[in-house]
Amino acid sequence: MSNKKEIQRKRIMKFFIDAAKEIIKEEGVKGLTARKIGDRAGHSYATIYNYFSDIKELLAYCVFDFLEDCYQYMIGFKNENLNCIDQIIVYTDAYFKYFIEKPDMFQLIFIEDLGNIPIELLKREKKLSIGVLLKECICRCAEEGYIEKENIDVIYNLLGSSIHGKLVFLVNKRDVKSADDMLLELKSEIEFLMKIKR
Amino acid sequence: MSNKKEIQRKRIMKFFIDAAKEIIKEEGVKGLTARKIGDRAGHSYATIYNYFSDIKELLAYCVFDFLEDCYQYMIGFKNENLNCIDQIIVYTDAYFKYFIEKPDMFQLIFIEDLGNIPIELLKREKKLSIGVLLKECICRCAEEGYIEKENIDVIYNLLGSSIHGKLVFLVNKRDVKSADDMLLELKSEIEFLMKIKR
DNA sequence: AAATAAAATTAACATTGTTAATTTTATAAC
DNA sequence: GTTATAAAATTAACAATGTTAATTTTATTT
Repeated sequence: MSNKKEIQRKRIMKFFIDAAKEIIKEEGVKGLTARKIGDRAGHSYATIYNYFSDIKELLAYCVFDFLEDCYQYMIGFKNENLNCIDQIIVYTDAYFKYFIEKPDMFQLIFIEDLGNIPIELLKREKKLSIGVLLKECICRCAEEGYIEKENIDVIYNLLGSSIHGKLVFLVNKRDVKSADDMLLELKSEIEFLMKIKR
Repeated sequence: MSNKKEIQRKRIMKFFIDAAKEIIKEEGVKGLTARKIGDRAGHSYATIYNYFSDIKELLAYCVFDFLEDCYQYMIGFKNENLNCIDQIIVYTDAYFKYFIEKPDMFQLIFIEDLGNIPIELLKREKKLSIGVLLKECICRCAEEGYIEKENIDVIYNLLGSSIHGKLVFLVNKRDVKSADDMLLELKSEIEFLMKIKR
């Protein structure tokens, strides 16, 4: 049965993916090698190439799993009692610190070369992604009169790009600013965008 | 004389740096290898290690040269006749397109691992850097009453981070948006920040 | 039970950055 | 100017990498 085969295939793929994820968690992306993955998965390293076109493709699967992890972590910071602006600050703070503590994860999720990621995966990922949480908040800010409805998108884009832009500079050591400095900047950017101090 | 020696030393370093820069321009960062650098510089590849601790250090020198190139390019877009907001848009557009056309350059300048870059270099670079051009404009916008003086910094930070954040997603193919889409976003972000449409 | 297809493994290859050993070149002493 | 010494450059070598080819093992079908 083609179905049975497919289940087996998926299972073995998962062995490799999980092995790779463990190694990445322990040694970072740069510590990952085909041979280590094979060892940890209990197979030969050459077997990997029966399931993935190359290591980049395997890495892409890891990335989507890790993004899912990050999303789950972020959901833990949802707090209905919070004012919408404070909720944005809490999310931003959590997200920023998440990657400051796991710079390798940032490297992997946003920077590492993954070859050609299938566009469907990207679109799927976008729906159940961290961006959604942020957008919810911003929409609430519009409903509660902090910002204009027509500006929801532009503010969302600004904030999202700004967070990742800062993380790039921090993670890749292209700026003298500290993580704390950047977090303060980010907070004042949010307050500025939400008109609080104007 | 130690001086004479130092001149010779600097000269040979430059041979290697220039060779590396040529290779990067032709084949991208990933095409760069110690052996190719040696060949092109007319020396053995092992000689590199008499002048640089490793390839990363050589790469760091290339990065600062390339940043200088980029700065010179940007200066070409300075136009005193332009309204300050339009000048910001022109700069942003030019900068964005520069890296869209040279994604490898973006990779190298902002992302590639350069080991421990001496902090003095970073600080020096910051002064004669692209950021200065942008900041000038934003200050002019404050003088001409488009924005509040007290918001200069926050707007500067937002814009700078946003540009680089978008470039990361584009260059590393983490978004389905096209470069043109992002440029439009960027333009409306600038107009938003400068209150034009409010 | 034998023949065939599929999957997994071992062995091999070409490249890589980096270091050790060796040779060449420059400098200093006489 | 010749010889001893220091410096610099080169060749040779190493260990590690991703990937592929050849071979062996396992599963499937006849």
